[in-house]
Order: sequence, then C-alpha cells, then structure tokens
Amino acid sequence: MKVSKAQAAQNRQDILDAAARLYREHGLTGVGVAEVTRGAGLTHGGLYRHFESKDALVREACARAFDWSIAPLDGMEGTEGNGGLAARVQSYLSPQHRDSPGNGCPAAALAVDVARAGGDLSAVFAEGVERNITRFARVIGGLAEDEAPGAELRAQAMATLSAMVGALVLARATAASNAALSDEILATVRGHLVAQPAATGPQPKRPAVPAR
Amino acid sequence: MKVSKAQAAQNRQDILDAAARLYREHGLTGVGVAEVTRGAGLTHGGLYRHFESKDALVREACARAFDWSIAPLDGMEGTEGNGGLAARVQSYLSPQHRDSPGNGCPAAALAVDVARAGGDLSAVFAEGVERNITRFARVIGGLAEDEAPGAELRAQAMATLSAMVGALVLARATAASNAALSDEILATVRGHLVAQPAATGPQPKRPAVPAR
DNA sequence: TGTACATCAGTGAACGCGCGTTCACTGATGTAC
DNA sequence: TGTACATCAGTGAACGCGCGTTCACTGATGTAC
Repeated sequence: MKVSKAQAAQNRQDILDAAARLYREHGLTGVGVAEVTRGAGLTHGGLYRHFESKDALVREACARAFDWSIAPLDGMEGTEGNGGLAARVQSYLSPQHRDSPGNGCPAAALAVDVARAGGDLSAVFAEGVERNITRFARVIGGLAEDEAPGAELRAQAMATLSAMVGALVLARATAASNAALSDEILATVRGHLVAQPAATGPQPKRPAVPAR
Repeated sequence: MKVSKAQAAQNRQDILDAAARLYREHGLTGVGVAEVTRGAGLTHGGLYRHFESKDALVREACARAFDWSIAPLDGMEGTEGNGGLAARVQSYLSPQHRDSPGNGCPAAALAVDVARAGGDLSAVFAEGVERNITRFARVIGGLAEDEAPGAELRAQAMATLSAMVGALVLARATAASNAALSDEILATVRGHLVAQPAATGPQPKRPAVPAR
C-alpha cells in the first residue's frame, strides 16, 4: 500500500542506513538487496521505487558511509592540535573499531571491493578519501575548517591514514584465528603513530621495547 | 579420461595457480570454481577429485599466494640492510604492483575477504602475515635467515607493512576514477617510508615539500 | 615381457539455491472539484 | 469542508541466471598375474 511522502522518504533513508552498515560488514557482493531492504523493515520489491539498480544503491550507501565517518572530524579542527590526532588514532585502532566494521571506517571496509568494482563507485570512494585526507590534515595541523592544509600536512595525513587503514585491515583478517597477533598489530601501529606524530620538529624519544 | 599421476599432480598445481591469481584479482566470492578450473584448462567437475570444497580450495590458494609473495624475501636478508628495505618499498608501492593484484601481495588483496570469511581461512592468512612480518623485520635489520629479529625490529616491520598495505589498498580503490590521487598516495607513502626508515638512530632530514 | 582388468582423473549434464530484477496488484495518500 | 478519483510506495510471486556441488559415465593408467 502507498505510504505518505514523509514515510517514503524515511524508508529510503532506512534502506541507505541498512545498506551502509551491511555492505561494510559483509562486502558489496556479500549481501543481497532482499537482505538490505529487510534490514530496513521492508520487502525487496519496493527497492526499485527508490534506486535504479543495486549499483546505484551501493553508490549512495558508500557516499553515506563516508558522510558518517567524516562527520565526527568536523568541529574537531583548530582546538585540539596533536591531542586530537592521538585521540583519533587510539579510537581508530581500537579493538572496538576492529570488531564493528558495520559502523566503522568505509575506506578500510570497502576499499578492496571498490577496487574490484571500479567505475562510478571508485569516484564516490575517491571523493570520500580526498575529504578524509583534507580534514585529517586539518586535525594534524590544528587548522580551522576554512583553512586549506599545506602539502606537508597533506602528506602526513596520507601517510598516517594509510598506516591506520592497513593496520585495521590486517587486524581484522587475523582476529578470528590469532587474537594476540591482531591485538599486537593494533597496539604497535598505535604506538608508532602516536609516539612519532607527523611533526616536523625533533622526534620525542620513545622508550624502546626491550631488544632481543 | 584418466591421466597419469604426474599429470594429475600438475593439474592440481595449475588449479591452485589459477585460483591464487583469480581470487586476488576478483575476490574470494567474485570468481566461481568453474572459472578457476577453466583458468587451469580443465572443466569444473573434476575439481572435487583434488579439493573437498571451494573453501578448501580457497585455503590452499591463499597459502600458495603467501608462499609466492614471501619467496622473494628469502635470500635477501643479511646482505642489503636498509637498501633492501628501500627497494622493497619502492617495488611494493609501484603503479605496476597496484595494477596487477593477481600476482601481487595477498595480504593487501585478500585481507578484507578473509576478515569476512573468518575461521580456518583466517588461520592460513594469519600465518602468512606472521611470516611476512618476521622476514620483513630481518630485511630491515639486515639479519640472516636463521636470526630471530628483536621486538623493536618486529614493531618496525609491522608499522611499515601496515602503511604499505593501507597505501596500496587506497591507491587501488581510487585508481579507476582519480589516477592523480592514486599516484599521489603511492608516491607520498613511498617517500615517508624510505626517507624515515624504521631506524632507531637520528632521522635524516628530508627536504620538506613547500608549505602552503 | 604380455595380457586382463580394476582404478580413478576428468567430463558434462543436472540438482537446488539465492541472486538482481520485473510486474500485476493493493490500498492509503493527496489532489481536483 | 466533503467527495471522487488518480497516483504511486510497497507487496510478493515469478523470471532468468550463475553459483557450488553431485553423479553417471569415459577411457587411459597402472597393477596383478
């Protein structure tokens, strides 16, 4: 039966919410449209009133996942300096984030799927990554929202984000069989990124782990 | 028709070769057993004389992909020191490696799929990652094959590998739509890892990119 | 060394299943009068 | 403000398709004598 325009708009958002979560959890090819609409409390037939195809749904869900993951970075710039960076790294490389990809970083959860899908989806993904880099660079540099980070800050943001994504991805893949290794990866990269912040000045000497 | 034992063994290897390549290219769920056996010049029916199930095939193919990717590291230890590290980083973060996942690093290509599959496959993957970490630590420290790297070298190997995997994964996902960003990620992380090698001594001062 | 025959690697049709997509239908919504 | 009706969001059965797996069959291999 027909529903009100407001309800239809809400249903559309619910479908996108469910899709953004389920795709990050099970991959773009690991969950069907029926399960996605069921996740929004609907049946699969009505999906095509809102989205042209599964591909279109995937694109919008990917964009939405990036909006969510970037939002917490807004309003964080300018006030915290490197303390903001440290807090963000700790949170990103936490066991909690590792164990709940469904509402975690879309770059880490979807990058490999996007690389295989290519095309239009890659454009959505690249835009999200670009925004993440810029905003992360602002956090590192302690810049305000309207300031453009310089090349050096941008490079530091890229290197730091790469290390975070790689560590999270490896920690997730090993978690089911080797929890100690998974935890070790998270803790080690956390330590490296926090103790060696992307600063240009002299590095603070960090107590070395006892050598062999 | 039946074939000789030698031919059967060869066919089994051919299937594993094709699987290791195709799974890295298209993902564990992105390619069927029929396509894998066809990649080895066979038909799908005979697959089950060699492997109990697709899952078993995936596990062996994953192990084989790690054997290949680790092999080049053997014999590299002890002789090259940090020059070996730099060469390896340059090669890993090259456009060539980005554009040919089929015979590239299995950790970057399969980590997300493995995280979703979990269980037995995660154990195979974790073992491969563990070996990669240890051997990479030897390369960094300039140790011989029979020497065990210390905790500090191990930590440096983990951090460096994480950054390489993350950068490669992000570069691959953005390549189809934003080649400039993809190249920039590779070049930037290359620069960071080579100019700031995981050394304990004073960092060599690298000329900074002009600030904004 | 020859011969007879059991073995079994590989073939290709067939299976049940879940996928993305379509479509006739329902009935509440929202508009025209 | 009421009433009549066109709209269209959502339903659920159905479609064609490709998947992983099974199985009767083939015929070269390799062994027993």
